[in-house]
Amino acid sequence: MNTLSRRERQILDILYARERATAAEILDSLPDPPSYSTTRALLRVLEQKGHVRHEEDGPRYVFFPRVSRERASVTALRHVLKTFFDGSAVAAATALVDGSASKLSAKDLDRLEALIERARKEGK
Amino acid sequence: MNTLSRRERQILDILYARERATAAEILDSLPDPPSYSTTRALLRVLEQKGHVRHEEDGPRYVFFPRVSRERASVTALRHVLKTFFDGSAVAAATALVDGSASKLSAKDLDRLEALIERARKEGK
DNA sequence: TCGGTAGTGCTAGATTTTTAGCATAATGAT
DNA sequence: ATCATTATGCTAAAAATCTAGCACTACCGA
Repeated sequence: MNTLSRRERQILDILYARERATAAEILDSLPDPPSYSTTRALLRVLEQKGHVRHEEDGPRYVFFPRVSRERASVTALRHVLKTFFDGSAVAAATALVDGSASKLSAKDLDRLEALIERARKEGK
Repeated sequence: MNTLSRRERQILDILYARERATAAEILDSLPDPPSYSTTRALLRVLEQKGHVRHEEDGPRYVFFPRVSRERASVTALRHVLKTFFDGSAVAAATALVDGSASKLSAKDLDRLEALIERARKEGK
């Protein structure tokens, strides 16, 4: 169940990034886009495999992941930690704070610091 | 070039996690492992596509990614940011610090705080 | 009401991926 | 020196993925 193909992965990522989307919207976001018909076929497969569900919005379907963004993000972060940072969350956080993966504002740093303070209190 | 298949992705992730590995070692780490022969065929494809290189270590080959772990980790983090955190590094860092993706020690928190201090100085 | 537009489902073929088998070369221990 | 072991390279077939086409239905504007 957990073994997604290339296109399936792409589509699921789009769904997580947008929370929910129609087939047409997904097609717009797909790199190297196939036909509309193909997009829907892929969605059908994803649905059948249990990764995706849909609701009806008038005449069309709106698709969204079965697993919450929250839970999926934890899995994704764990995987990145394991693959690139020897499992170390601090190393990953370091890359986020001063690495080239992002750019943090002063306000961002404040918020992060407050967060650390809180974690420290909870920890002891 | 950037479009990895399922197995290719698995193998590359193993190589990033271990830095370098022989075909046999990779096979050991592969989920739902295929035959040794298959593993080597996949490595040949990866090499031919330019994702992987090898050096000779006596009689055998040692494989490693062409793109540095450092650079690949930035790409991976950016992708996670974009997919699950609306591009916000702070949101991702939050998940790392107090989320269930990891567990930070007091010492970890100290280090992270020092880092933030430094980023703040550099920022202004 | 009628025709065009925008949806869906199903199916089948092309392409890519994944797989194992077999031939061959080097190594190392007895 | 020989033989088992452990590599590699190549090839072809099975399996999975990816793709588009076609038939059909619902809705909307003229």
